[in-house]
Amino acid sequence: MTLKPNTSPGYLVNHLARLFAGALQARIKPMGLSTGVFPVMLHLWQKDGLTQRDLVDLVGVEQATMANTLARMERDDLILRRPDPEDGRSQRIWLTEHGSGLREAATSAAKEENAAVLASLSDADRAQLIQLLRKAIESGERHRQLK
Amino acid sequence: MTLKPNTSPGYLVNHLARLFAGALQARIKPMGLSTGVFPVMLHLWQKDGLTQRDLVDLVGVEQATMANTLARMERDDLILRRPDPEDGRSQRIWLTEHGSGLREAATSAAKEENAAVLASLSDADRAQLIQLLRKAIESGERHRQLK
DNA sequence: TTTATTTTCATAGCTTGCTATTTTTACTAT
DNA sequence: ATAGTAAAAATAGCAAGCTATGAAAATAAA
Repeated sequence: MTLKPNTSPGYLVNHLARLFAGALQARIKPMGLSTGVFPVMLHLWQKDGLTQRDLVDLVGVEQATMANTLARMERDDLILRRPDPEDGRSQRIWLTEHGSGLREAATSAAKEENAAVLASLSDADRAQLIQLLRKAIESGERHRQLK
Repeated sequence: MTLKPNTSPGYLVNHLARLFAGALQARIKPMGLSTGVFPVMLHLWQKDGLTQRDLVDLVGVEQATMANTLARMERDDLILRRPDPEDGRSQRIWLTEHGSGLREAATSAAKEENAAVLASLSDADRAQLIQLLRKAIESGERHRQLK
């Protein structure tokens, strides 16, 4: 059997991810946020003063990716990095006033946009999709670990 | 209600897409292929001599993305671009011997890897996931169109 | 205590995606 | 025939991901 792009889960997931990213970007760019930054902000809005290491574990990207993302965030006045008094290697990440203030607008925009992308799915389908994505991630993560 | 990363479909899809990409990359890199190149090769293995425009429509990335991807593919001896005799603006994309020869190994590696990522899902779940991803893409595509 | 290892972060260099702009050619209308 | 528009591709510049490598600080072992 031939490998058809539109039946390959990898291909489909990539396509959908770009749709979500595009939709989110359109909504949050006007407020100075972007897709890579967004998940970091979500965690910092819940609790800041975390180390870069903490954020790497929470967000699930590579350490180098996070370092670059944080550098851009600092440049754009979303966060500031202050040395950890306990550990000379670490820096603690704090939201700026400005970054902190974006919470309401940004999260509701994201919720709206997420909903809009999946608008023509039934509630049941949407719930099922989320469930299956979680299972798939768990499966893929397991596979990744023991490679 | 707060927006939790691990219940947000956008977040989950992005995470899963990175898992698929990482797994695929690991398998096809030794043969000189990469994730961005792969979908283009899939279409060219079916039929080459297409224009860049054709590939943009088939693969679903932006024209500029495709132009860059094709430039890398030419550099890496996967394809060559020859002027269209009919239309002075277009170039036709042809597989090289080398690119053409990778078909078997690459497609079976991709199929295996796709399967491995979703290994711990039941057959039913896997089928359902693909079905829902298709629906979601259709929904997202519709939303994108009329923005 | 000194040496070796581990941990944290930064940096270099690449790919893959995007938007916006430019260049060239073809098509359409006047 | 000439001007204006549309279409194909290239290029510039950025974001966000990756691997690999390096530097500094902390911890463990000798």
